[in-house]
Amino acid sequence: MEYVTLSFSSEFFNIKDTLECGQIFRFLYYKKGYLVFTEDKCAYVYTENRFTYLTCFSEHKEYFLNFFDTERDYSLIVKRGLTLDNGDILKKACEFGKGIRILNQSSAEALISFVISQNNNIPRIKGIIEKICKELGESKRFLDFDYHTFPALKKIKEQPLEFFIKAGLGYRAEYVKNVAELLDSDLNLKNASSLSTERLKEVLLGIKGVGPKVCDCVLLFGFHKTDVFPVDTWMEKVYRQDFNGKLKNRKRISDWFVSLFLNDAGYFQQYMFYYKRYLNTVDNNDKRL
DNA sequence: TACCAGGCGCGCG
DNA sequence: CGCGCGCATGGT
Repeated sequence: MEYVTLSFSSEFFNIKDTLECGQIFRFLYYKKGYLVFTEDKCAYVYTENRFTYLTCFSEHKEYFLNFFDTERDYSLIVKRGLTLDNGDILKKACEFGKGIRILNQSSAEALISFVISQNNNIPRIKGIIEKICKELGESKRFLDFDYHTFPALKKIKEQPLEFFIKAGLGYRAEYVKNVAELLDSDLNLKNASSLSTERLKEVLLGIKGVGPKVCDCVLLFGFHKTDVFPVDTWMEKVYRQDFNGKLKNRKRISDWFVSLFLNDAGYFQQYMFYYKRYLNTVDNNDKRL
């Protein structure tokens, strides 16, 4: 198979920002940048000297052009964030995270990944997903690297509950098994992207293990619905500390942000989530000095 | 040891 | 409807 390498301006496509902002769990450092895994595919991406370079199998070129949302003009989104008058944090977050692109991930993979993410931390989420891929996925080679694909839904759903427990899923084990069963039967999400945000919400919230936050993440990362605003513990901090908010209920906090940012809500949420966590790691490093 | 992590289901009022 | 609680697991 042949490889192709594409290049983009890195101003609004920085691979570190795009991968480490929390929207995807399957990637690792490799040489000058990262290997990115999605479904059964892989790409090598690095950012250097104002450009981002993307290498993939030539037959996957269109797939990754869409995956990295390359056709969208992110300068307009960032500009809107910079001109909105909502205090400091949004502007700083836009400036800090303007290299982020919201990926067009597989909705099934996003759903399973974010069910795993609930009440969990990112390094552990990555570890669990990696383990599931290693044990159930197909072994493939990309450049000089051997990796495992995201498993077929059929393969996931036929595992006994014990498998998911051993993977470290704890009480989420039955949720994941149930979701795989749903996805591989009546609930076909592949033809669901045409549905409205509202309609998709009803479908997703009907699944056991999917609440408002997981639902919003799947809508944003798996369906590119941007009129949503996932609120987790970090965004709750942003709401209280940076917007001086008084609401307690996360669903209402989310609604409040959506009514404020409308169709940019999803993008701005990612910018602020990434920025807030960055500030936190800086603080923790200071404490250790 | 208690608390936290990209929360959610359930039972109660 | 809203609220409080328990929940598996591993790291600080």
